[in-house]
Amino acid sequence: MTAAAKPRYQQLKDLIIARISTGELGPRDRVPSENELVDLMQVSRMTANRALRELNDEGYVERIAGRGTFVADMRSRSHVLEVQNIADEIARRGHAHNCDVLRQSRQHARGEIARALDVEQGVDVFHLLIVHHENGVPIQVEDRHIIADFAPDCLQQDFRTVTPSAYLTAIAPLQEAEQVVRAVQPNAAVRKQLLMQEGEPSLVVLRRTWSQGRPVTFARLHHPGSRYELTGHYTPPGTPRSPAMHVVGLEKLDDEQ
Amino acid sequence: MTAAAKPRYQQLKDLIIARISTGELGPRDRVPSENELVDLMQVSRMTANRALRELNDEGYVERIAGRGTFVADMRSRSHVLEVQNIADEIARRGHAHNCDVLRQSRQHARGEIARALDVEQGVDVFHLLIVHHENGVPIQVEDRHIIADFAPDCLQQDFRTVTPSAYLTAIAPLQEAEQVVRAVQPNAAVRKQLLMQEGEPSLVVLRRTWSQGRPVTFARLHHPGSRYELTGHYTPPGTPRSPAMHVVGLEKLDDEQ
DNA sequence: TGGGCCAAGTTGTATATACAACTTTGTTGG
DNA sequence: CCAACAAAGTTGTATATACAACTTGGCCCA
Repeated sequence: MTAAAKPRYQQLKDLIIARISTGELGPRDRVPSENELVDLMQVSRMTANRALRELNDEGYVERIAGRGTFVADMRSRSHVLEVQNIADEIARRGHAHNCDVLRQSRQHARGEIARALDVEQGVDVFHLLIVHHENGVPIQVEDRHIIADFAPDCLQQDFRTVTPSAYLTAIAPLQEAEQVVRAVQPNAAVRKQLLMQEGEPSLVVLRRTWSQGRPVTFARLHHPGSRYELTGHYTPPGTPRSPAMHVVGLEKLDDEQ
Repeated sequence: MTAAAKPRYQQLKDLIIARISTGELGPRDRVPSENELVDLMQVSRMTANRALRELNDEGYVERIAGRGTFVADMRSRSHVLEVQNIADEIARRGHAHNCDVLRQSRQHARGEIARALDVEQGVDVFHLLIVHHENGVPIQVEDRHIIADFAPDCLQQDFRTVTPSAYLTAIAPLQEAEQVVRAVQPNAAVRKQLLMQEGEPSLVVLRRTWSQGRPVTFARLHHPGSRYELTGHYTPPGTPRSPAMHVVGLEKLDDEQ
């Protein structure tokens, strides 16, 4: 048995997760208290406490001081998508990444850029316009504005070797981020840069990033709908193991009946 | 000072997070060991251990037994999008949700449906086709297949009152999920159901959900690109507080120059 | 009858202690 | 000279104990 090697708090967690997964314990049902686990499972209270506390942190249960521990309501547990740095994503596929820097200039923030970055009109920002390629095929147009104060050496950077995303996380650790994903009709400029067909939709990611409590950068990432997709894989925290799982390949998205 | 009320392990965490946020501690730098924190901060080793362990769980630091604790490399920290149940999402906006059930039937899995659900051709599945409305406006076409064994009473359900997503999480707790988001040209049937204009793109979410180690359901969720977007908000774990933050409104996505 | 108080149970935190497993460094012995 | 061992430092786990804060229920007394 390999289970003997597992620490006791993990054994307790696995036991309770199993009782939740099989339905033996349903939402809002009471989970054994720390002292009950001490008696039932022959562990110290601190060990039982760690097991229940981590299950709470991971969203499996809810703990209320004075009342007890209860199975959490999973109905609102949301599904998650991860949006990676484009260069890392391409590298992870084993493909070659390169890019063209179309613009790298200092500007004054106006209109929606100023609003998105929460600064007054006219504040200095850097403007980057970069086309990213995967194996030579254009796959992303990155249209990014950066508060100038945060990145004084922005104009000296060579963004063909270090992506703006990597550059920014290096100089200003990410604290908070906000994203929006949309499907849109690209305009002529974007369509031309991405070599898109007439009528082909574009997948757009808008992203604002905060550092030290203030917005630092606002990016618009355009992708060709026929050559790019966002993928996400969700496993409950605490058991980030994922069995071998082949990605579903959908030749036909839509059913015609 | 409200800080005095904070537990000591949290004070330790805040201290170290602050040193990371300000750049005083950079990636791969060494963080004080548990025993050093015991001496410096006048806490017990268990308290220092809890602080560092939680920082490790939350991705701030990496701990190596025998070596020490080091600031984590945040470069690969991915941005996250959350995809919610459509009914909850509409309710959260304070709008009214209702839906039409166009199809609720038993079928035999074929082709890509059988592959997506990892079952053999001909296995019994339920097929649901539902149009969701927000304040009377169609916003999602849900095309879902469910392994029949997992939901024997599927045909008796009234999905106008309980969405399939809520129904499924009630009978089979979610263990794992896989998602893909694409921008596509909708076919005629979807475009008609969603009252979309000619040429308007569609945002499609494909989702497979596992329960008890096996795929349970495969859903294709079509949305009108002009009326729907996915939003995500990321804050580091452990500090899920988010300041008041207005959503960026983008009238014009694209710059023409 | 009703209000208040107290006891029991629960979670939350903090400490002291102990041992195991691992890594690095240095030393010692062949 | 080098291999093996020893020592020190680190994280990982487990226990026993203690006190604080909170909730619930019952009991007592006015």
